Amino acid sequence: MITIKKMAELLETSTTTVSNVIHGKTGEVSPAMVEKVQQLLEEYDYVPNINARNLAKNKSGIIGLAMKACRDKYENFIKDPFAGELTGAVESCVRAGGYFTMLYISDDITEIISSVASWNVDGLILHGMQAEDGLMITQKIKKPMVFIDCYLEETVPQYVNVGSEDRIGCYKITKYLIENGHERIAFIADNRVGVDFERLKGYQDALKEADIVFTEDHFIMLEPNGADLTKALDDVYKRIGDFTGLVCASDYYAAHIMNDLKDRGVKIPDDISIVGFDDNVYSQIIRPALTTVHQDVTEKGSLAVDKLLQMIGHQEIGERVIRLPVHIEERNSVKKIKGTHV
Amino acid sequence: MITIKKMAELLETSTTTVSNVIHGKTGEVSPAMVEKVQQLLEEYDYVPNINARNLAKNKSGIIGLAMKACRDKYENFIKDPFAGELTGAVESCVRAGGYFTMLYISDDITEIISSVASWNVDGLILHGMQAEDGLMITQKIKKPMVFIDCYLEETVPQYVNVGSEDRIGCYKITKYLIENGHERIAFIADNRVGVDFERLKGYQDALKEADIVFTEDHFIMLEPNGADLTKALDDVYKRIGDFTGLVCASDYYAAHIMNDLKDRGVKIPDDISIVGFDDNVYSQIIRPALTTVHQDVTEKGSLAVDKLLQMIGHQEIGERVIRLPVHIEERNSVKKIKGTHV
DNA sequence: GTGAAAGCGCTAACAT
DNA sequence: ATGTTAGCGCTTTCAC
Repeated sequence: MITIKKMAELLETSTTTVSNVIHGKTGEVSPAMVEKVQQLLEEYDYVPNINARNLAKNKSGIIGLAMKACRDKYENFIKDPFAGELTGAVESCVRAGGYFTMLYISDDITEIISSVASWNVDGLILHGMQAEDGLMITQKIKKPMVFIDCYLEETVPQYVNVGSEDRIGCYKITKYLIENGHERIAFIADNRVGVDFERLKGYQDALKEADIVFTEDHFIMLEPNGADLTKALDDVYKRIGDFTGLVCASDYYAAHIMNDLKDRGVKIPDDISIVGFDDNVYSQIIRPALTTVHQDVTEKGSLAVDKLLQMIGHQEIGERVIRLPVHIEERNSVKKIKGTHV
Repeated sequence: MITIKKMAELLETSTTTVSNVIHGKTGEVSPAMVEKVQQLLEEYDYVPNINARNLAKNKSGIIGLAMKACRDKYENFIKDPFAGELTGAVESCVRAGGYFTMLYISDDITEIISSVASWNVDGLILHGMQAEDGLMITQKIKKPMVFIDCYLEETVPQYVNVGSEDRIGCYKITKYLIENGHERIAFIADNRVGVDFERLKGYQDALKEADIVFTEDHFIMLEPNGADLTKALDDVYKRIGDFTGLVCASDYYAAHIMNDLKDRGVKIPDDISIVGFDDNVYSQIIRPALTTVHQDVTEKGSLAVDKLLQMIGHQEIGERVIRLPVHIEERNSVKKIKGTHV
């Protein structure tokens, strides 16, 4: 692995000169020298030592992709199609911007913080952060960072976030159910914070608009233990009582619930209608194909990185909190109940 | 961001002393000094500059995860559940080993090579490499590396690989079809190299064993353009003629084909039986649930990293080429044809 | 147009 | 037990 210094020696010139031609500042160097240096570069396959470069320039060239994830939830977090797609989109965009992606996946925010600090990352994409996490990391790390899918405007100073119209999306799809004649509609999620909480609110908005009163037993809280959904699914089956529609906070749950119900002999959408949120592989592959709220994850990742790169370059970033539009992807999991006004 | 030097000044001592207590070499330092240094460490939230450390030690602490992927294939490579799960497993194992994961996803091997060289990574996990890629990267990069799911024993010197029993798996599942009375069985894939080629061979092994002659029209080559499978699916439908069984090289294709056929009114498994390979979300979510060959992707990633870490530590690594065992996951996509000897 | 030299933050061999 | 010093490879200022 040849170094600038070595090449300078070989050519009996200075490191500055070699460095100059490496950086294309050929205006400062005589053509003859340029020629000689370039030959050496070729011959020895020169590759800069990024570590040394970064040390000298006090930057790192690294964009950290930090995801707080309890390994429990889906066994191996990134297995989740959302995380996978997001990771791919981020990496691709980061690379296009001339940076590199370092992955920090952990359920321990302090571990993420110290790793990120050590590497002196130039910027951060953050996912899965709760209020305390967001607060702590912005206090400790003074670097540009953009959150994805968070709702921390009231907690985090200088907050920049790229998310989706979660509330509106869930409002729309609930309204869609209502317009199709449904009145007894349950909402299913495994938590009541962040994105899922917004989706819950959207669902409630639609109910209220239709003068349907929401009571706590409309909300079915899933409590999966690890990757094992069996108990949770059992629970759903017991609780869906005489609902005619199910709004699931994610396609993941919608698909599993649908399969489970089908296995128990429930006809979908004849016996019960189901809708999801995300429009990922789950909703696409399941049958009947799931009517769901479409969000563009790749776009989300790209946009987040774009914004981050702008912040790093001290450019204007426009809107600090973005909610990407979503739309209903109408498929076959909703029954049109007779006698409606639609 | 405080540095060792600064702290040494503040304490009117040497960098060596500070460095020593940072590294827990308290035997070399007086208790009083240890105490004082540790207070400073706390007070100023000292975090080492990894760049500087790496430069001095001529290492990087980075494990590169390099995946050669044409963005075309699934639109955004890592969206593929295999890639996502592998990434998660690798990251987790790398972190546990005290290293960090840097992602290099590109369809251009030379880009991967120069990035990896620049960063002076301590080791590499490689996926999706063809013969020329493997040869080129081992020539240029003199670092420990382990391949995943490659078949390059004849090309790459010092080859270390973690894969699955692709051939045996496909042999087993084809045999399973045969034992269930199938004789006219097609094989479907989108290429004829590497993993899929081995799976094809396994399929052929089973045919031969049953004295069924394989001819070229048993092999249905899929040619998806981008994420759009429509044409390819059309093609499959036209070509499945009077086959009674379909061996797909992946669950991904099996699931899409199954849905497509169902949409066209074909009954599965009554009209035609389908099996896949991977046992991922596709086979689990589809109905009828897909009988497939199970492989453990998380195990694959972990094992690869373990081996890599051993190589970095100059330990004995045992087998250089590993084929993880696979087994048939029997579900409901295969019809037992009457009159068989099973 | 070219070169000398300081410095980025840390490590480690070598004094004292 | 503590301090000095010479790098690691590159950038950059400033002088020639």
